[in-house]
Amino acid sequence: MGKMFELIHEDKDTNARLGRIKTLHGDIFTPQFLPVGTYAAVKTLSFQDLEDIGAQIILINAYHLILRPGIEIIKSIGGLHNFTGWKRPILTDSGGYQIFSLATFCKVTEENVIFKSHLDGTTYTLSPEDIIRIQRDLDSDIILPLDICTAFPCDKKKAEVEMKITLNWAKRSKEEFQKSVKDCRLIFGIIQGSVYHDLREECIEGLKRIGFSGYAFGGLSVGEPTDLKYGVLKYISPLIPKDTLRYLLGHGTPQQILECVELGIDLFDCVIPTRYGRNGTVFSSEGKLIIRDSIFMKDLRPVDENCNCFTCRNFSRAYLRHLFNVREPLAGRLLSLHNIYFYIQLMKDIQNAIRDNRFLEFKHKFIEAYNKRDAEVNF
RNA sequence: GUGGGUGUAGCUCAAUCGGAUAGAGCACGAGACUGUGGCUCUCGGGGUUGCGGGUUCAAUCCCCGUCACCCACC
Repeated sequence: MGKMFELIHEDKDTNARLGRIKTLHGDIFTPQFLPVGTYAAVKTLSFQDLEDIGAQIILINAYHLILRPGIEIIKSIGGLHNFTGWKRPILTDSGGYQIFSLATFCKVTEENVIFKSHLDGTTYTLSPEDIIRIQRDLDSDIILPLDICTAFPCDKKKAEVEMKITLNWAKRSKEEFQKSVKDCRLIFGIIQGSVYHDLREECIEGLKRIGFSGYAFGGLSVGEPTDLKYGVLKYISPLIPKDTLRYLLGHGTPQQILECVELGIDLFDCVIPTRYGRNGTVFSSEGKLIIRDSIFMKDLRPVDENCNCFTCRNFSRAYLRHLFNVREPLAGRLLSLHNIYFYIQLMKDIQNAIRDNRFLEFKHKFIEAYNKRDAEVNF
């Protein structure tokens, strides 16, 4: 098996880089954004929509599929690609985050994690090895090991204990991966350690000794102040080998993505475009719009004059506002469609800018235009 | 025409024996949402208590008149 991540180009002014991931289900150009499809579905969108938009990979959540319909069913069908019809790569989240945030009961030992379903209270006992096999059975292209998502705030002692369990689980996950998962799949390590730089560094060193195709930054945006978050990111990003992937879990806004690409981060997933879409907030090149706001009542312009998505080509702000306010399901769909398109287009633009060594210029222009509306409103 | 009933926020309704700045839900307005409950939360603007008198220290509440609507009976 050849190398699955290829670094194509590094920006001359920043740490931003252009790369390509090769998988059984096609290539992924980075920096890239993963729409989130919790229940093997990106809410309100079809896979045809996602292909048309140009999404290259989606995230699907193991935790939710363990609960419903159950892994055995998907395994017997032949995995998620067979089950869903989505032909492109899939990254599965291990469920670590959900077990600790959604489960009504959760007990962690060195050996495994015991939790109760947030849906019906059923008790599950899963080891890190189980979680790897589950993702293999799901036919995942990129696998994440079980980890402990450390809450904020967290004292250093506890953060260290949780980081060390995560590290131990990573080692066992890699061993299970080598034993039972076919080639041509990737597994990432997950970095914990809260806001403590030395713990983060210790975690990374441990993960590097185990060896992964990529390193995911976990336990961020869990309530910590933004300066602490960027402090961690700036500190740890250079510690990740250049020939491996850097993945920021659960981020972010368009501005955050630009800031993080500049630090050398390659992959992002986030519920923001779809959740905001369903809740009536849309992104545009001139900033965020809350579509239900009364100023759009008679506004016949599209959400974004510069956008070529299906929604912007066919619908006005006035009509979208109406659909949202009367709770037509179509509203959530059209707004989600636009938001995902906006994010995917942003990633394409970022890739092109890096290729041409003009990432900084692109970033500054984008941010300036993006903040324009806020500046006008505040004035 | 007679008798009875009801009038409080845009809507549906609260408000103890007559007691302090007349409340709530929905609607409306403005925000929030970061490895997803199409969930939810936060904040805000809103009132001459139909109108006019009276009693009282004090009236959404009691009394009189009047208007509107509803019901029943001629």
